[in-house]
Amino acid sequence: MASKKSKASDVKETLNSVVRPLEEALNSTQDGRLYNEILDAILDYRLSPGVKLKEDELAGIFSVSRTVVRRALLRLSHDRIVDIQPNRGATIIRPDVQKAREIMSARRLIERELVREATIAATKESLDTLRQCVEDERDQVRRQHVGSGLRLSGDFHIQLSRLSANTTLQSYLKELVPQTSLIIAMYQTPHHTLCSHQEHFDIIDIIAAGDVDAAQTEVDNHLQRIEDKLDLGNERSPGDLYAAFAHVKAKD
Amino acid sequence: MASKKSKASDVKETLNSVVRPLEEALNSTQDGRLYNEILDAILDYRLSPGVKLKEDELAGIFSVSRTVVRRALLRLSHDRIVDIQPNRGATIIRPDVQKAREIMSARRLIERELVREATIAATKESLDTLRQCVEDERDQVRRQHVGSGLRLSGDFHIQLSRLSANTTLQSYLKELVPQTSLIIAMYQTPHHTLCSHQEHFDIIDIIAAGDVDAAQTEVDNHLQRIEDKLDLGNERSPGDLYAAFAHVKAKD
DNA sequence: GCTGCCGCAATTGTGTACAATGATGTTTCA
DNA sequence: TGAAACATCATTGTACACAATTGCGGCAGC
Repeated sequence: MASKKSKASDVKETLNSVVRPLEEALNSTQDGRLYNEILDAILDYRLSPGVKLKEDELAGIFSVSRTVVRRALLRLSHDRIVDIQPNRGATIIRPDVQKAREIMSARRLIERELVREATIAATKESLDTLRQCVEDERDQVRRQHVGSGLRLSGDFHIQLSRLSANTTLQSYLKELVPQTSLIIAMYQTPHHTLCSHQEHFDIIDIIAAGDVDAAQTEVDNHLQRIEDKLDLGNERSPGDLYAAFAHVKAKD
Repeated sequence: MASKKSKASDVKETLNSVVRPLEEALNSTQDGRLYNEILDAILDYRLSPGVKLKEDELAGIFSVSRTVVRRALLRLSHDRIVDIQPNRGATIIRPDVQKAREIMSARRLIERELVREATIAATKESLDTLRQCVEDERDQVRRQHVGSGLRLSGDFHIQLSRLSANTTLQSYLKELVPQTSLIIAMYQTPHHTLCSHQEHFDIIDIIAAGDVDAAQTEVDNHLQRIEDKLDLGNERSPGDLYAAFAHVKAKD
């Protein structure tokens, strides 16, 4: 690489070679920021199911053009996180009970396989990194950043999946995690000690022991416990208009 | 529904009326056409792995603006069917051997679950529709529309998945099917009797019998046989963009 | 009082111009 | 001759303007 270039060029090259791979495969264009920003907001419960995402508003808030907003929303819609209806805009999805079960079930299916491959591929170093991740998450919560804690909790599952080399299933999980956040937002119960950190540590230990079946079972149970804590029992009766549209503010 | 139409048209209408509502809940805007057109081209082997998809060229071929092309490409990139690199454009992915195995493996995982749910939910009517689909596919091939035959072959797996109500896994399969087409395009061997129609009929029969385990095994083996017929060692060279869309009237 | 129709406002869809970036070919100097 | 710096071109990224569509409120008719 040429070393006689101006400082500016040098910095630029450094940025390109360092930032790019990190910022990475997705899209390091401007809409990536907005995409992640919205995703984070969902993982942190700052954005709730059913919220309408108007293009102009987002463009104003983030000081970008509608073009950029549009791309971000399109990506989110493909992740099944927002629902875009032609000429009617984008809203954050409100998974019904059936859909919620379906998503949790898909998560178990996919995470089971990912944890299988992860257990086989795990090394001491990668597991230590993972432990660090859970510790960070626990500390965040103790500092009462509850929202961030949950986001990091989702991060654990993503990081865990990274132990495997299966980017296909990883990408599916990356869609399912925010969807899970929305489900939790909709159906959480008063006692919502959601992703237990202890359980995460347990999972890591079992993976470290190399027992594939036990690891799969543990993750499966872990996800099942999360689902069980939700209030998915009382489905709304099909004919009940008021229950079905409870989210609509009733007129005075 | 009009009853004077030919049998072939009837089947097509059935397909449309069943497929469309789900398919285009997504986006019935103009880019949907382009998206499907490119997808079809891939399923029909008119577009090969590695082809560069330039925005201006596509805009010219389909007589739309770059805006529309852009949206279609963005959607395709999210499906992991094209790879968009900032400022360097979109190319159709060329899955390496590892990735190919990964995709086929993911397909087995997901189709196993889908066929489980499908077997439970199947009715005589839905299975008859499915049989019709395979017959249609077989007829297409006999009329030497080899390409279309393969596309319909992919359709079978999609239609089969629709017997289940699991739209989440369905959407993943809808990404995996075109990816499989690209894999086949890259690694097919001279004797490429790919998706055997007889095997499809067999699968339907087993589902009709209601034997969940047998159905799962059958589908798994079916997919494994497809993978086994591939030569995951030799790669092919990219094809030509204009040849792929020769049927589209180019504007002067 | 309820229903359907019509016009206006709000919002999204599309096309196009221009800026920014990366690729390519050419020139110059050792 | 070779390689590096530069200029040029091709291609994509972004912004904005305008068209198309939808939803809403008021009004007339039953």
